[in-house]
Amino acid sequence: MNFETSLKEKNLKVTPQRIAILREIEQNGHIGVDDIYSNIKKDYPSISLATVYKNITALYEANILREVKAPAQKQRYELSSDHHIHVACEKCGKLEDIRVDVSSISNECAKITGYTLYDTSAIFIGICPECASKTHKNKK
Amino acid sequence: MNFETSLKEKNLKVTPQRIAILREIEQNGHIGVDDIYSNIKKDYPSISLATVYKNITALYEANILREVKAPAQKQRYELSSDHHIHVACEKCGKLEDIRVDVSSISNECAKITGYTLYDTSAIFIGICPECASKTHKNKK
DNA sequence: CTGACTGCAAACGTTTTGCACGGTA
DNA sequence: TACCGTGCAAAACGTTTGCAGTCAG
Repeated sequence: MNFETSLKEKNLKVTPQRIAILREIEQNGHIGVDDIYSNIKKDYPSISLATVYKNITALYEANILREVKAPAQKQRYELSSDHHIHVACEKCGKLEDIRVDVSSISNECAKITGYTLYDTSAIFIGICPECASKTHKNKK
Repeated sequence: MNFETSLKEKNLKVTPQRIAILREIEQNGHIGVDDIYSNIKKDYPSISLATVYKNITALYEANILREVKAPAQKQRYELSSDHHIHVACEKCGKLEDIRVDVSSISNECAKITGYTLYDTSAIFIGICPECASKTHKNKK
């Protein structure tokens, strides 16, 4: 995928910082602002946190990024081109992508509510297999 | 539903502030902290914002409340006894409850990932009928 | 009576803003 | 060259914390 093209399409200038941010998000999937910042800082020591924030806002408004809000976790971001839903482990905080079709439910909701729905933020919360095997639940 | 009972079950003391918070959330459904605070302040001018925060945290940890995180909106809370998913209007920020069955997808995700899933945070994003009729969309 | 809860104020971390400089188109 | 984007520092914001006093059990 070509970031430069999508930036230009939205009349956003192509700067090394933006490319770095997008590449970071592309590689890590759902990632928080501070992680983006500290990861990029390795290659780009001069980048400022304010720039990361400003760009994330800009990219979000340009619909290049989307927010991922999981309960009990701070905000993360992912490429909006990458459609999927999530499962979150409540124990370890891990977040995983799953590609399942939610259009049937989406259509049902649209029918019920009259809304025009074009996006989905779905997160299933539970315990991942690793945490489940570690936690030997004795209580009923 | 009796709030006192559920509080006592979790070894939380029954205080007028907690009852007020719970009643507020019960009435308004998904509501943000400041709205809870300012609404309660009408009847309880002495309540402090810190108390609201502390109680929301306590109630959340006691599983009496759940978080609702919609993209581009601040955190809200609702009673966790009240299971449903949401549709959000991106134009006016309205959030509505819908009661549809997501267990098929949940089960599918559980099968794929191996997770034990016990909760769902699903929000469909779109445009509500009112905003749609205001915005005369010419584009297909 | 005792520990839990409240309210206040101060502290904290995160996000936003203003401004001068620098880089893209 | 014109303007958008960057980086810095300060400000704003939401949330958390410490503490002394109060109240529920």
